[in-house]
Amino acid sequence: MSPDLRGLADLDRVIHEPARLVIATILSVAESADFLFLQRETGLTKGNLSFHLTKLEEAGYAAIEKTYKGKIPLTLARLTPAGLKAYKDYRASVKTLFEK
Amino acid sequence: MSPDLRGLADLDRVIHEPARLVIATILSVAESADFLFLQRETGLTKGNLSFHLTKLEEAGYAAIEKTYKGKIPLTLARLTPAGLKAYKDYRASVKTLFEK
DNA sequence: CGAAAGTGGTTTGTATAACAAACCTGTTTG
DNA sequence: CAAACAGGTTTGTTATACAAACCACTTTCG
Repeated sequence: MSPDLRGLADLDRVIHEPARLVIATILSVAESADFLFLQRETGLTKGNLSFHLTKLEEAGYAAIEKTYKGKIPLTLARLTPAGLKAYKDYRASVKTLFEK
Repeated sequence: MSPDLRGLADLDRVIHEPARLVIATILSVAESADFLFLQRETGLTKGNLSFHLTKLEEAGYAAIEKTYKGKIPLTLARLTPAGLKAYKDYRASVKTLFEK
């Protein structure tokens, strides 16, 4: 029937998690986004957003830059090339699965 | 920017799990499939396949019919109307998310 | 000036989850 | 009779998300 649905089930769990999927989707479009913007867009609590950004960073998928806007902390997140690739691969996998 | 990514992150976790997503995809096409066929297609162990089918059944998304082919047990699974709807809704949600 | 609220987190506790592996019953086949 | 197959259930481990509490610093408001 199908080449291998087995392989397709093998989705990247880092991206697969809905919270991170939304974050990755935003970052794939937005280039760079600050912490509060992400929090408002995703509806996540600070703790969870922080947690998921750390996960993305640990996976090498996101770069977190902590700067200051004047004296207020400003945290910027963006996808790394690896992160963008992982995101695109994920989308391609899902697309393939849905073509069945 | 977007209407509400918050809502989109709200994917149906029952369907979202990759193992069940693959099962649901197969069932959405195949009408009905027996246990061993599903096991071979998904690459899951018996225990896990059983577990996920039970989850789908508990959610009201799958109907499990235990019959006999002669004297050999034959377990058939198919999606319920609610299951097909949930699957289609899931696909629509993902599609919407990916259109950003 | 003092309190509140905003920024950007870390830590902790809890509940859920998947998954592998072991175990089980019954049946057919060699 | 032994082995293998069909179709599971149960158990134990590990990872996970998520909420909520806590913390430090800064700006703003009354």
